[in-house]
Amino acid sequence: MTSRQNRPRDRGIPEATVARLPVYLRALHGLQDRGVATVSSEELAAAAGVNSAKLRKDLSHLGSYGTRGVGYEVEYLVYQISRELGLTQDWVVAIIGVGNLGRALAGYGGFASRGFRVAGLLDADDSIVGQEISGMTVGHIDRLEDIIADHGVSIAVIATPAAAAQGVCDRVVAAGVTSVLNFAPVVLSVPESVDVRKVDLSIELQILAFHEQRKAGGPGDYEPVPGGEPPGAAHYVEAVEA
Amino acid sequence: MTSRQNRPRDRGIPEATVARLPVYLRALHGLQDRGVATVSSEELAAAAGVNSAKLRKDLSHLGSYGTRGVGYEVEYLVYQISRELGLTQDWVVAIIGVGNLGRALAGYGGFASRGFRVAGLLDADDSIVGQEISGMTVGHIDRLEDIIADHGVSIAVIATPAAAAQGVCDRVVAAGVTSVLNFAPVVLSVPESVDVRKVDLSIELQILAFHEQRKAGGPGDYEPVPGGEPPGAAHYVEAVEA
DNA sequence: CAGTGTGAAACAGTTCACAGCT
DNA sequence: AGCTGTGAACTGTTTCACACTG
Repeated sequence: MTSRQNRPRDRGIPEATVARLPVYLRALHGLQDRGVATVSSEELAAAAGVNSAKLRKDLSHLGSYGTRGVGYEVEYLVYQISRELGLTQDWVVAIIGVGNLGRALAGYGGFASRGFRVAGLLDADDSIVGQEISGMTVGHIDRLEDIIADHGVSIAVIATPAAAAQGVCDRVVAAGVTSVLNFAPVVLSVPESVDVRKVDLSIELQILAFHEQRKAGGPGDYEPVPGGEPPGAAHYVEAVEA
Repeated sequence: MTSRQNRPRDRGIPEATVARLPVYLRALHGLQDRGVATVSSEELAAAAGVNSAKLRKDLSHLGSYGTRGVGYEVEYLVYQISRELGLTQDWVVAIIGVGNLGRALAGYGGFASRGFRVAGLLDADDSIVGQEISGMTVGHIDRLEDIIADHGVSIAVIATPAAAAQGVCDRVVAAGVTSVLNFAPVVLSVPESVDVRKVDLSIELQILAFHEQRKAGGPGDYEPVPGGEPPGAAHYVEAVEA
């Protein structure tokens, strides 16, 4: 059931569209930096790596922000997409788990530039607590509930080892967090009201491996996988310079 | 009706199914570690965070590997999924860009345990080249083509700053790599024969923000966006650090 | 029986192609 | 003339529900 609301524009934006809006936004920022004022669906689509029909359909879910015969005004579209995504307000984030990955996240410029403010870096390891990372001091995980309450954290980023993730998740949810970005390779269980998105490095690699395997074997009738043959030796690719 | 008992003739496993197989595989490994020998679709689905109908349909694309009235033999299913994904062979990976993220990837245990062997860590920065990371010495990006050829790298992981990513991508593709996992926040262009998957941290956060925003403003509520909309004032920076 | 495997229905997302606006 | 916006056709995915089997 989608909660229908009475808004000027129909507010049921398809999930697939939502997932692409950030990509469009980035492409638009690129155009903005190059001083481009107006862009056609064809051009923007190319910059975003989709086809133009899809782009137009996606944008049409936000409203009619283009001009027929002309295209879209870059600045205006940036604003509309930002607003739709909720990026015109700041979101407060806590990063839990300050290993290699947590560090990478803490230093990731893409957060701050999109209105995500990191309110705390937390870890359970005493040798990490107190360290200065990207201008922030790592706090002890004991302070999790305080940090969430004091700073109004609404999004938690979990970058702990797998074994710790569910426990941390339960705590952040109990403390009022309603969105979780999970980097730990586990399926988190949460109440229905909480959104979880997961990023799993090894899953992405496995999906690539599947397709890679398929390429290696030709269009024959037989099983593509021989059994123990190491890949790589016989690879060639058509030239790709540009 | 299927032509034979096992292994459907049907070459095409749906993409959505492929994307879930690694999740099932992980759940199965968990069961294996706990000594579970047999599992029903209901139980496995719960462990993987999907519903049982979807799981059964997914598995049915690989063949009839279950026993009616009983369930699936864990070990056998692990093997079948691994084989389908191409994990019964080793894949050689190179990681390009050894900033925070590259370091996290280099140390990520999930790679080695799934048959992904990291053949090289490469960076352009002389202060990073030569460093020892997770038991490997960081090589200079100049050696990219050598490493790819010598080790038979078929998957490249790009963890460079955005500005460097396309150039690196062109080089790995020219050197014979046919699968790329891209962490840089850019749309890479590659020949059709090359697979690219991208992981974008800030996009995931933006998707969460969208849903978060929707929760916050209840039905009939107005959004907390102020009227002032000076589109020129927004100053977004596209810099990503690595 | 209990639980898989699967047609068929329902739903979601993409692509087509063109009407209609500037 | 050119390009957006969108119904309609199409393709892919999920869910349902039950026949079938060990």
